Amino acid sequence: MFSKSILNWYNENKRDLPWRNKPEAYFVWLSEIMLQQTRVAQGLPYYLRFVEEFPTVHDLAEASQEKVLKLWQGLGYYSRARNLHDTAKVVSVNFGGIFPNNYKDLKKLKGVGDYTASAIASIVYHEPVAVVDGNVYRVLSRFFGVETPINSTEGVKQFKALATKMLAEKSPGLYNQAIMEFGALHCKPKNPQCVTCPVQSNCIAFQQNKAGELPVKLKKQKVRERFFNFLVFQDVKGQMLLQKRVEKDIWQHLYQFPLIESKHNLTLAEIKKTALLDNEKKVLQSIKRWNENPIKHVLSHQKIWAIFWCVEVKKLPENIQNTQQIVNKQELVKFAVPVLMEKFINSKNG
DNA sequence: AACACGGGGGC
DNA sequence: GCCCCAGTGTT
Repeated sequence: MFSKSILNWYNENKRDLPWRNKPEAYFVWLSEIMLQQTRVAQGLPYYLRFVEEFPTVHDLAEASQEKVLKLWQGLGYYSRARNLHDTAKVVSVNFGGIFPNNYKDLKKLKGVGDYTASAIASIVYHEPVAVVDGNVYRVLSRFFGVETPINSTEGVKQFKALATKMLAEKSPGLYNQAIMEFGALHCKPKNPQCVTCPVQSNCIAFQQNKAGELPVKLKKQKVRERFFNFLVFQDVKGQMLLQKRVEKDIWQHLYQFPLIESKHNLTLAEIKKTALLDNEKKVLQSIKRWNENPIKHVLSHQKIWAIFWCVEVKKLPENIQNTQQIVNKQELVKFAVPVLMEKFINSKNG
């Protein structure tokens, strides 16, 4: 039978991961949030740093948002970090540090959707609820030869029902982890290991040699192109201007150098004409384009072309906006910045 | 129902 | 260059 085979496979092949040792709600929750749309290999070092820094949900709740975002820097999908922090405060203050102990109440937490609520409820509290993540979609669509697109409304319903039917009710937490681990390590998107598969004899995709065509997924979204011109101000004392991204957009609440977004990347003449204020022109010493060709930075829905302009001035403006800060060059590392910015900063220092 | 939201890695 | 990753929230 399927569930039993998957559980046996898991026993022999599972990775040794820190949150699996002794399932506790705080650690399982933390790991599940971090692993949303994120590979274990990428999330693991972040998990270890968070646990080290915030051993309990109270420690996380009491930290500043700045610190949480700084530790999250580079992991992407930053709303996860903000929701994580909000939820930590709710659990710490309103619930006395105790997480809800069932699917229905877990799902009410910010950043906890169907998948994460199912994962915590089953792994920590042994509630028989099935997880459906990218791995489960792949394993089940292949095993049963289901061609319904996994990102259609019908597909979401169908696969949740199928996953629920296959759930090993006596050990839902172990089974959920087992089918995900099996999908991640064995029934992989590319080059699945069908030859050594424990359930190959009942797998439709294997029988019909179509594992490569499953799961079916609806189209791909279009990517928007954007053109960023960063102004890297620096005065004679090595002080720089930094501003927080507050608008509802990518990288919300992260820091950046003052940015001019335009329909195309600006030329030096255009920068001088439109980007610099009169009082900035008066104290301007030099302005140099740092990268000859725009840097391409690709996000899931956007392609960004970035140019960094190094602007040396005698002094920084004194009346700055409340989203801006004047910082020393050495202090830059304290701020959470997009990876695009981090790469620029590192190359300047190294 | 469709879209926005990051960054890294495999092939 | 394209696809995928222990998905969620908003419109």
